[in-house]
Amino acid sequence: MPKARREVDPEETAATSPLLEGLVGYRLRRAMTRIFADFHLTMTDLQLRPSLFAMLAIIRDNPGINQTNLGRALGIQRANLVPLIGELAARELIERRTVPGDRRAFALHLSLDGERILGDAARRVQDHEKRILSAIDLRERATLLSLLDKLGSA
Amino acid sequence: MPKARREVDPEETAATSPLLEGLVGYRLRRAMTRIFADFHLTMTDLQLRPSLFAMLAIIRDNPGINQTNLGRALGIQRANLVPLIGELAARELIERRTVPGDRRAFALHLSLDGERILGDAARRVQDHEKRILSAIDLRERATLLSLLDKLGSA
DNA sequence: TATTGTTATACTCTATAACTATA
DNA sequence: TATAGTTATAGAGTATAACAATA
Repeated sequence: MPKARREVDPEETAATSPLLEGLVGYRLRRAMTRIFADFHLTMTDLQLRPSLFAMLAIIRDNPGINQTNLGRALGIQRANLVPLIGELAARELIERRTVPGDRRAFALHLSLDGERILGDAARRVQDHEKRILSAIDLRERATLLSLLDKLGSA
Repeated sequence: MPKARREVDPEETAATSPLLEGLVGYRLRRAMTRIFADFHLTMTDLQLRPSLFAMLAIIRDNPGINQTNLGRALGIQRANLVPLIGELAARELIERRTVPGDRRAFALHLSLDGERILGDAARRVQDHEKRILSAIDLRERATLLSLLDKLGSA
């Protein structure tokens, strides 16, 4: 039988602020911090940060996309995408193919390794989502997604 | 009368990925990006980033708190808090008072300027929240907050 | 021994301006 | 002129290790 312990310890209870706790933005940020921490643990083996994972997903589902449109899809600026693309290419998860009609652009494609890694990552992400959504049922999940899409859409 | 324009342009329609769009984490991150962009515009005048605003709020509502507990409340590590505290102190928005019983710690308090700035910021943040929540009614807002708190709480 | 604040360091993400080579 | 990719740079957030002063 575990020793009874105080539920509230004045030193352990984290300080709060009514002002902050009333803000959707603040509560959203805290939820995201928890989720990203779990995502990070989930992907440590594969060495895939959120942006790298998202890039692979967009490229797989839009084969031949160029860097400008990939950045546009993810809200990452062209300039900031360059080292990320370089990282994925150096790991041979993607290929930069030349475009016949336009010698400025690259057509991005997953390599076979990229397909495999993304498949593995997708399975892990499903587990991760199941974990973070374990306190929520399917109908609530749908409600949450719909509310999230409405946020900041004015 | 404005010239008719295409609703959908194959070059302008951002690429998507069914895999990504199905993930709560991804949709959450996108919502947060929109919200923080508006927050940033809201606070540009006051030169208050989200962390600085949150620090002022916690200090106001927990006068005398020390840096370790402030960091704990916000999920910011002691080491990373140091320059932020320094910034607020340099702007004379907070005071670091010595603690009678403990010569290692500082008791943090808002200055009069800090109180004023935080009051101004709080009003702006309420407007900001009204803006980002404009597509959502009060009952939905409550639902959203409750769902957010359940996320990652397994 | 443990804790508070601190320094130093490194990595990631983000924002901006400017360049090159093509179109 | 405009666009695709690139380079360079700076700001901001985050993580870790180690230190001095104090408890």
